Amino acid sequence: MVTIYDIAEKANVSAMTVSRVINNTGRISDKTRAKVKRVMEELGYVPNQMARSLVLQQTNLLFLMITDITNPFYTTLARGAEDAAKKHGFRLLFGNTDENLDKENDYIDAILKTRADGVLFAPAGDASLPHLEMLRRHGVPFVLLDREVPGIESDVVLGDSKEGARQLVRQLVSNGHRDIALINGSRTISSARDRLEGYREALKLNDLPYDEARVLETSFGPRSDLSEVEAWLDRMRPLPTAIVAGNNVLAIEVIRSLKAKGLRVPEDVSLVCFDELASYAEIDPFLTVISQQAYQFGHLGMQMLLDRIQTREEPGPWRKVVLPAEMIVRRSVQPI
Amino acid sequence: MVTIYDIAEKANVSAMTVSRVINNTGRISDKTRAKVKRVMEELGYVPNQMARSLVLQQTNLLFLMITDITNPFYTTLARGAEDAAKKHGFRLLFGNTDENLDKENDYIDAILKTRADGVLFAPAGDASLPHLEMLRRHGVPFVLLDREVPGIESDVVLGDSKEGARQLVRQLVSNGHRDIALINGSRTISSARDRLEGYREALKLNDLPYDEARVLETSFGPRSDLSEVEAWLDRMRPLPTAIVAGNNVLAIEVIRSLKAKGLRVPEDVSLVCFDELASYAEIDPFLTVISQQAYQFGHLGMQMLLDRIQTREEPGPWRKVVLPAEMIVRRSVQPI
DNA sequence: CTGTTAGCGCTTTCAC
DNA sequence: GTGAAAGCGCTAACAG
Repeated sequence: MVTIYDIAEKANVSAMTVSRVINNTGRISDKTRAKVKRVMEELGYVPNQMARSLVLQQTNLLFLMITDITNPFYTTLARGAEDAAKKHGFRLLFGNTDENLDKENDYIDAILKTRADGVLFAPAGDASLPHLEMLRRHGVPFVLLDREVPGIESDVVLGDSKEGARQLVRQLVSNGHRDIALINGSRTISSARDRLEGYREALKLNDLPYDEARVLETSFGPRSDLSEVEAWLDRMRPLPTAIVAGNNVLAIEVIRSLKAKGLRVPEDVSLVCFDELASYAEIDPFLTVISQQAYQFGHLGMQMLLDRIQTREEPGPWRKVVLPAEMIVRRSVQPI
Repeated sequence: MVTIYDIAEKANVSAMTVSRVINNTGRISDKTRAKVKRVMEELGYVPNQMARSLVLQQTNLLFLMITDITNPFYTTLARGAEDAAKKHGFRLLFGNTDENLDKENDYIDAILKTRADGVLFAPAGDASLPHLEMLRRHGVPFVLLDREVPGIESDVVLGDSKEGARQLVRQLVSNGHRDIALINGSRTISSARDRLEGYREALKLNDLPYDEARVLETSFGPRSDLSEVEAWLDRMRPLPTAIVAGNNVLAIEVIRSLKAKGLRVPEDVSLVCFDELASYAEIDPFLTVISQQAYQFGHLGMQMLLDRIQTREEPGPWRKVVLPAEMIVRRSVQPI
């Protein structure tokens, strides 16, 4: 491997001078600079990031933890985070937890060992608390994405889940629906809680009864087996006229489960959900959704994280950003 | 930061003993081991990966370069790669090039600086050659995914693109189609070339003429503006009765473009494509596809890479794996 | 079984 | 402008 010493020797200068040329620090005569640069070219020198990190005590490495790498919401978010990180010269490592605490734990371990400069963190749920405490204890800055975790304060970027749920229900009600079911993520996840609460509030406002049997609490992530969803649909007699899905994955699985029974959206059941399905959204059945600004989640969150890292010495107060919910009306709701 | 010296001091042993406990090397009495472990717990010690990497001359870091992070083919592939990497105790960094050579170049730079132990590489195209030569020159092992690059030999995992294209055309022909168009990625990409070739061969076998005007060569990646696709569709008079799409993204965009003109799949135009659309495939219009084993691409490719890394001293011959193409017939083809 | 020494590639500090 | 020395946290090699 080519090191600064190889360069130094060949250019008849000290290693220190080479280091200065690389980092553009200190005063160096144009002549030496040119000579050193030429030798670096010749030898194909590439700085060793590890060695730099070791002495600088910072890695230039950031970490993004998401819960479902196949979900367009998170991949779009990832793109936003990556763009922001790159603009500031940071590299970005991805971790995919599949909503699984054990995997999350493994990543926390890796992050600590790697000495990442900061973490952009979509936690698996409330039980992620010890992981966050671990980061805090080791002085690793983090920004929470999409989900809060009770018991720890931090910067966080959220969507307006409660208002989103209200809007979705309102949209259904204004189309004449009065029997509206909800399929949602686990209530150990703050966004799922907020969506449930928004749903209940909206029902109440419209004098509609809340019926536990019409709410299925399951995982936000994709499942290989749809039987849980199908069983839930079977249990409901009569079938609700409309369903709210807590995210895009659940919406897709409801469509598939209905289809397995020969039922269609929106002809037989209306369906609305949180999160876009990327370009697929424009294909049938053309879902009405609460569109969250996925790219902004990542981009803004990353900026907040970088801000935190750069002002480490004089930290400001925790910041909580709530991105507004925007409803996009398509044609998955049938007026009745 | 807690270092092995802090542990050593508090446990009344040398740093070397601590190192041995951490790495489970050498002979250590159970008593000292227990004592050291206890102190590590107490102090919340986490090994510094950078320092280890520096001395060991290996980072335990692998890199996966993909061209479209929002494409289910690549995210599924990523999951396969990650699973394999993790099983062997390697960490995995992702890079997303958006089919863009400049971004790819930036990543190559980062990889070299990071001293990644190896790269799993879906190249943007033939012009990625200098990037691969760069890796080769610096002794970084890599395995190519999904696309070959003329001018350099290496391990590679491919899909059987030519056969896949033949099958898709055959399927259309057997449903009575004789006017079959193709929308494809750039011919600077080996898989696009193979698909074009398979398409031409299949036409010939069925005594159908090849018409350049019925082939659109564009990017495999998503575009913000569909006008190019729409213009192509407009130019074709009469409209073909069926279209083969070179990948899932293109298929979606054809559907959207047709829809903008009030045309539907399969009623007005039949459509088949390469790659699954994840769960979306089961939603209308239920595409008939050549399903590539995305997970296997990543998983197998990663195993080959790890193999290469571990047998660095006595390298075997380059290996080329071609994963078979499997057609999944759904209902996006209308018999005529 | 355990410790000492040297060095991985780089930058900071201080000297000239 | 440039260089020498020390050290970031860790482990390989050797010594005892």
